[in-house]
This record gives sequence, C-alpha cells and structure tokens, in this order.
Amino acid sequence: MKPKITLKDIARELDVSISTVSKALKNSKEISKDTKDRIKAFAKFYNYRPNNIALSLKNRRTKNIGVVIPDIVHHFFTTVFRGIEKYANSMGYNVIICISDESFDKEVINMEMLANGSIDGFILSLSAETQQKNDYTHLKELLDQGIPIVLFDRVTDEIACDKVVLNDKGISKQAVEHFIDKGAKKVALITTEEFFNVSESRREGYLEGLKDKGVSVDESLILTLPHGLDHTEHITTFFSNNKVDAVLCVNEIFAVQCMSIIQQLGYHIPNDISIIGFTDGILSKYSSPKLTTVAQHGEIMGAKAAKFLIDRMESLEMEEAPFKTEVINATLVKRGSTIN
Amino acid sequence: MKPKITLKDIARELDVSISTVSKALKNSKEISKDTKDRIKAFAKFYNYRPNNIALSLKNRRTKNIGVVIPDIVHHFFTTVFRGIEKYANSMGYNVIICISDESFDKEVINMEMLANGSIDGFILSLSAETQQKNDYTHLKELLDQGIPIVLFDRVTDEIACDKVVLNDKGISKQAVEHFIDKGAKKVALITTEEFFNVSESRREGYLEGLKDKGVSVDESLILTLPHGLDHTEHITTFFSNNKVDAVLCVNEIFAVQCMSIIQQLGYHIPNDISIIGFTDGILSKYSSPKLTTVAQHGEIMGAKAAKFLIDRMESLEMEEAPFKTEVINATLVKRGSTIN
DNA sequence: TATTAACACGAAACCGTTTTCGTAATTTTT
DNA sequence: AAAAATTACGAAAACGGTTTCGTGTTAATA
Repeated sequence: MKPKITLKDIARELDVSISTVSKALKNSKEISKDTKDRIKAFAKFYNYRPNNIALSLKNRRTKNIGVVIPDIVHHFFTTVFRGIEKYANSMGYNVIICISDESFDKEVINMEMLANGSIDGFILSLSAETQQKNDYTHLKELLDQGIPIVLFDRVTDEIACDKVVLNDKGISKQAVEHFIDKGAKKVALITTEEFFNVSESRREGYLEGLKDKGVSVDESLILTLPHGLDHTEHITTFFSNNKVDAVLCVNEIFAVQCMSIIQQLGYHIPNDISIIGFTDGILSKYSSPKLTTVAQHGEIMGAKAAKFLIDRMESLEMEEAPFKTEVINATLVKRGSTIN
Repeated sequence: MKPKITLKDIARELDVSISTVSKALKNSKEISKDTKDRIKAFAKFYNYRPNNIALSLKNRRTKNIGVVIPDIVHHFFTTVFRGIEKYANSMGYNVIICISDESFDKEVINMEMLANGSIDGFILSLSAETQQKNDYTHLKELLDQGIPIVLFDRVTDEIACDKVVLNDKGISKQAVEHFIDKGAKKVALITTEEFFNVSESRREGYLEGLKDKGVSVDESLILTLPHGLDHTEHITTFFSNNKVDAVLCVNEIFAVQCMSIIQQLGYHIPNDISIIGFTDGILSKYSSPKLTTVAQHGEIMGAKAAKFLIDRMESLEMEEAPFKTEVINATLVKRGSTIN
C-alpha cells in the first residue's frame, strides 16, 4: 500500500515550503534550477499527481459536466451520450451521468445533487414527465445560479439556453414526400402520445408533406399508440382495416413491429407497402428487409451540445453571448423497406 | 442571478461564527434553540446547500464512483450500467463514466485522471486491447494506492479484487444440451476471436455440453468470425457447406444474421434449424421468429458490482475482507427460434 | 458565598492546492 | 561604498466546509 503523496509530503521530505514545491512543479521562475530539479525528480519518483478535488475547490470549477437523460438503454440517447463523452473527454472534462428514467422527481433531485459544486454545467434531455407537467422551475433556478445548461432533442421554449435539436419536421416531410414520389397514395403515420415535442414535430412534418404534395389528410391513417403496452393488436387491426401504401413510424421499434405484422398479413415490403422509421439503430440494420430510417446523428448532436456547453463555460463571463439553437440535419438512410 | 450562499455568508449576515452556523445546521445540541432556529430559517430562505467539493476535500471521499466500460452502445453494457447507476444512486453515489472504446491507452488515461481524487472506487470491464496485451499494471497501481476496484464480465485472474461474472460456460452447456434434448445432432457454434475470456468460456461450455451428451466434436461446425467485418459471406458459405440442426451464437447480432441467411437459404426456423444467441437485447425481441437467447441479467450484474464496491468503500478499513467473486446465473429465454 | 457544572458559542486547525506578498541574501548599478 | 535591483524562497490567505478545544456566562451544588 503506497498512498497518494501530497505537496506537503514533498515539502517535508525535501525541507522546503509547500509553496516552493507548488511553484517548482509549475516551473515557476521564482525557483532556482537546482531546487526545481530536486523537487521534480522527487515528485516524479513518487508519482505525484495534484488532487483534483483540491484543485476544484481552489479554482471553483470541477471540469465535470453533468448529463441527464431519460433513458440509457435507448439507442438514440446512447449515441448522443457517446458524442458528449468523446468531445468532453478530448477537452479534459469528465462526464457524470444521471438517468431520469422519464421521472420529473428524479430529474430534479439528481440535478440538485450535482449542482452543489459537483459539476460546472449540464447537458439535458427532458424527461417525459417533465414535459407533461411543463414545470421547469428546477432548470430556471440552476440558470439563475449561473450554472449553464444545454438542452438537446427534448427541449422547451420556456427555458432560455443553448439547444441542439433535430429537424424532425423537415425530415418527416421529406420522408412523406419520398413515399409519394415513389407512387404512394395512402401514407400512414404511427406515432406516440403527444407530450413529446418530437412526436409533435414529426406529425407536423407528416401533415405538411401531404399538403405540399396535394394529398388530403385522412385522420384514420394516423395511429397513436399508447405508451408502454404491447402494440401487436393495435397494429394488426390498423393494417387489417386500412389499405395503405406507405408507413412512417416515429421510432424503429414501431417500424419493425409493423414490418413483421405486415408481412404476416401477406403483403410484400416494399412492393405493397413501404416503411420508414426513425432512429437508425441496430434493429434497422438487421431487420429483413433492412429498414429505411431517419438517421438522427446522435453522436454529432452530443458533440455539438458538449461544445456549446464547454464554450460557454470557458468563455469566462462571456455569459452575455446570445443563446443559440443548432439544428442537426437528419438524413434518410435508404434501405430495403422502401422503393428507392 | 443569485449565486450560491456559503456558511460564511450566513455567518456574516447573522453575526455569528462559521462554526456556529455549521453546528446549527447539523442540529448540534451545543447551539441554543433560538440561534438554531434563526440560522435554519435563514439557510432555508436562501436555499443553502453545502458545497460537495468542500465536503469531499474535508472527508476525503467524493461519493463518486468511476465506471469504465469498453462501449456504451452495446446493449449488455448499457444494462449493466443502468444497474450500477440505480444502485449507486440509491446509496447516494454519483457515477462518472468513461468509455475505453476497447483501447488500452484510453482505459489507462481515463482511470488515472479519475484516480486523483475524483472518485472513491472503480467498476470496470476490461477493454479488448487490455485483454490482448494482458497488461494490468494500471489496475495494480490503483489497488496499491488503496482505491478499490470491482471487475465485471471481462475479468482477469491477474488482479485480486471483487468480481462479478456470468456463468458463461454453464449456460452455453445448457443451451447445447437443450438443442440435443430436442433432437439436434449437429450443433454449430458461431463465435469471435479468442482474446475475450467470455468467448473462451462459451466455447468450453459448448464443448462440454456436447461431451456430456455423448456427441463428438466436429471442429468444422465451429465458425470463428473476424472482428469488425461484414460476416454475410462467411455465414452464407458456412451454412451452404454444412448441414446443421442447431446454432449457438455468442451474441444476438450473429444470431439474427444467421436467421435471415438461414431463412434465405430456404430452411425453416426452428423446424430445420434452431438458434440460440447471447444477449437478450432488442434484436432478439423483435426478430421473426423471436430469438431464444441467453439473458445475461446485466442490470443485476451492475447492481451487484455496485454493491460490492460500496460495501468495500464503506466498511472503513475493513479492506481485510477477502475478495469475492459473484457468479450471476444467466438464463435461457425460450422463444420462437427453438423447439421448446 | 465559593465551587463546580452546564450551556452557548468562537477560534483555529485541517483537507490539498494556488497565489499574493513580504523579505533576507545576493548581485548590479551609480 | 551606498543604493537599487534581482533572486529565491517562505508565510499566509483563500476555496468551503467540519470538528476539537477553549472560554466566558450563567445555573446548580456544597
């Protein structure tokens, strides 16, 4: 057992003051070459490393950033997180992660814990419950205390801060137009309940895409699936009752579920029915046929969010800089589930 | 802007000493009720919260644990991480995460960064490169410094510490026996290169399962896929050249790839060929037929690892406790890709 | 009434750094 | 040779807490 060595230890052993040691290790020219050499050699030999906590206290910055996401098992968040981690790490920051589990209370409690000195700033995607309650006082308080926040994907207009979002609306529109361009007449949308702003945007894009192509909206072609339940039955009855040519799903799980049900019903994909899903995850790559999806470029989003945050934290007191919103362009990855 | 308030601020405003404030807030009976009430009211009003960093420095413990994993996008690690996070959080710990990206250097650098005071202990799964190099000096040094480490899944005998592993061998054996019990004669294994100790164990289990059932080993039924490439061709030629009844795959990606290739070759699953994969992830649940898999219970592993670590950290100086290895029992989740 | 005990609080050390400022000792300038 | 400047270092404050110990007042005991 060889416990960590401190400046004090070095000072004692070498019979100099703590300040001298500190300065010597920082190569200060206040200290003579001889003394510096002695101290450096000793420090190296005992593998001295400054204590991060003491530094944090002194500098009043931790070089930690807090990431709060609703769910880590979800592919999209995972990729965003990876982007955050990579960029943050390259800039010398560590990442403390909290999972809100879609719960308002967890989001609040975790953030308050971290805000008491553990981190210098937050990157956050709102929990479902927070979006439902529409209560953002916890975020406002943190901003009030001077702690910077960057919101991504699940954002809100209520909070003034840097944001990184996807062009959900635009890409949905594009997907719908792609369907129609390839001959589809009846385009369905399979979506979730409305308190996610992303679902909302995707629905808008869907509607706009139809409108632009001069196709009238048929509300019965929009299937809203309840949260958390098994959807097989819903989907089966939907496709039994409606003749559709193309389906846009707001996530890849819905999409592959639709695919197998559609195939069981005897339709051919993509000849009879085309499908596009959101989230270019593992399911899309290994389904058969492979799924055409909207790539959300999570890693890019994460990196951008991290850059926003770090820029703001490091531009000392340049907090006056106006808040920016970066729109990441989703792209359509065309695979076997559509006619391309 | 309403910056954080400190003990000193309260002391100044209320004209008492810092020590009095500290004691009052901790409800010390050294302080009179009157004074306590005043101080508490003031603190509450200004929403005083002690600074975590200062506490860490004083107590010489951060209540942070460092998690180092090779990859966050991989489902298994994600679930383990979730288990760690949940348990740690419930015990008042925060989690700092580093992704080694299967790189030895990243593993070393990240751990050294965190070890200088930022965390009280590590939970770690070895990177592929570390296992290849078989170099664990960085871990030994940390243990030497008195920093506890818990290893999970990708472990090594070289390091004496608490460990949490899966009974890879046992469950593989069980899977093979299940195949044979249901009538399979020719059981294939599709695996990765050998520097992962888990692949090794799974292969051993496979061999043992055959042996126990009195089936002789046919080396040509073991397909080793190279790391990172596209495997379609390998798998296709494998199944074209070999008549097999059942396939055990060491991950779910291999399994679903096999499934689609097998189906394209005109075989029926599970009637002609049965399949079992490892990792009970999203692919297994949404494939058709649904995949019979080995559930690794990552969340349980994570929780157990976190418990090991926290127990050791909190049993002050009870570091004498012998190191334990917990074996998590994987289970077979029987679905449509096997005859059950 | 003198002594002791209980009460209520403050001073100071400590955790491990950085940094400002002060100051002997030496060297340079006049 | 006296004054000024430079060199090389140490003392101390600061970051924000906790905790031990000391002490002046009051209350209880002899």
